[in-house]
Amino acid sequence: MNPREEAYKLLHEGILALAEVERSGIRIDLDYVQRMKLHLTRKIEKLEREFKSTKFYRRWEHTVKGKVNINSSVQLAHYLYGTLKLKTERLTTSGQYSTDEDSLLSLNIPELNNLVKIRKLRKIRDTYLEAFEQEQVNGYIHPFFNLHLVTTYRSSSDSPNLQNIPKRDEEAMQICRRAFYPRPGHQLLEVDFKGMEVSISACYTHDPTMIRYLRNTSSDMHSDMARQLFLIDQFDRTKVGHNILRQAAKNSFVFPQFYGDYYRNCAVGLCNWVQLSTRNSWKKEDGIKIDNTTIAEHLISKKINSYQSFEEHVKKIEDDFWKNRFPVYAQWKERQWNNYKKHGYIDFLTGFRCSGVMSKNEVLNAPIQGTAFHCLLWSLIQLNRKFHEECLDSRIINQIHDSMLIDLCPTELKKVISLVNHIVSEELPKTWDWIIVPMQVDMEICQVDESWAEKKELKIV
DNA sequence: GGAACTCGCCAC
DNA sequence: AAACGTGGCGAGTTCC
Repeated sequence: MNPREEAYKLLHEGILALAEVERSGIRIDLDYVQRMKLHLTRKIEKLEREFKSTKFYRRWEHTVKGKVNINSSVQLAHYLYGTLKLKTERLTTSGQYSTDEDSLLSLNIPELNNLVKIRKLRKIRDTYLEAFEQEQVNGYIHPFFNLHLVTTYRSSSDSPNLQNIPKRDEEAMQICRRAFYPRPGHQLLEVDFKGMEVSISACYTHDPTMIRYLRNTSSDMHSDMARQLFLIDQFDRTKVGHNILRQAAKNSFVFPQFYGDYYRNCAVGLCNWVQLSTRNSWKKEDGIKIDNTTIAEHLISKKINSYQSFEEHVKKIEDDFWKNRFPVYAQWKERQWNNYKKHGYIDFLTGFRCSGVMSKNEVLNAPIQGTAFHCLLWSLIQLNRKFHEECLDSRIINQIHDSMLIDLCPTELKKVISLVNHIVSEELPKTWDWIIVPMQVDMEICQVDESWAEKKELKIV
């Protein structure tokens, strides 16, 4: 089969499998959704009353002709930055002063805290709970999964979008995921590919250091970067403080670097993560606790005593990252970019071709992002087929780029785990010989009849 | 009254 | 020299 035929076949089989996922649907607790919506409405009204009783709000009212809409960022920007002549660092894409959460908080106006809170609650109520209620049929929602909309040949989801349900914000996560249940007597099982995009980037670039990190389970890229970024001599991932540094390195340096970000944004992100100022000078007692001291005191002892010197330090590490740690990856980036400039398209390992006007970062990210999803899609097709062949009661009910959600019949747990592991770790690399690093999954599970909010890590026995 | 836009914010 | 990739969607707003 030629590459394009193979790519087509994946989409064809993929959309048929996803149609079954759509038809299965996911069970929701409609009664809960309606009660929670009312509860949120009452909370929002209370916060609005409080806000409207402040001097800050009355001044706002007096400055405009018509009625104030406190939910309008345009009106708010006009008041804050026009009338009151305040300023923020952050600008919107069209160059206006921003009224996003960070900007509002940076103004240090206590009355605005209520506005931020109102926004969060409205988002939960109107974007999520409201959509679930609108879209449900007999207690099930049937989100669409599209394979024809994303330029990188990833998927998208709508009506409702089941690929952006809150996860990181604990309150939003609890409220939204509490709406989802397995079928009666079943469990929800979530299967995630481990570091999929990093693995796929190794397949494209063949960077030997990257490959070593992925094949050798005792090495850990994020720990190494944390050690280097924060100058820790004895790094120990099991210590709470050190693990925060690792999370910081992972989410504010390693991933952004691979997406095409640069040292300045990374330095700011790292400081936010460890609670150090990016404006004022550092004091010994600043920042998170680490090894019986603070991160500020530790860095000061290493002659990094301000944001400015930390930023220079991060710049050097960025240089080292691409020149010394991952030079082969860096060479691939240039080859890939030159190749696109020459031909006007990029080819994926999965047979897809992306053409059109693209920036450098788009050109470098598209094949990795798309191909990662194709590994998920191929696995989903196989798993769905197995569920049929073996007449299992479990079914796939959601898919989020590198993960699947399964409505699991409890007696089939062991069977499903072994099917998933076999497909992902053995059949997948056999099908695509360009997969040169191990493919693995992490799993999380909820107990019988528990909601999606209750999921816990599943330890393989 | 709908299309198209901006803004903000949720996911990977 | 420049500087974060892919989406969906609600609300507000403007334009036709």
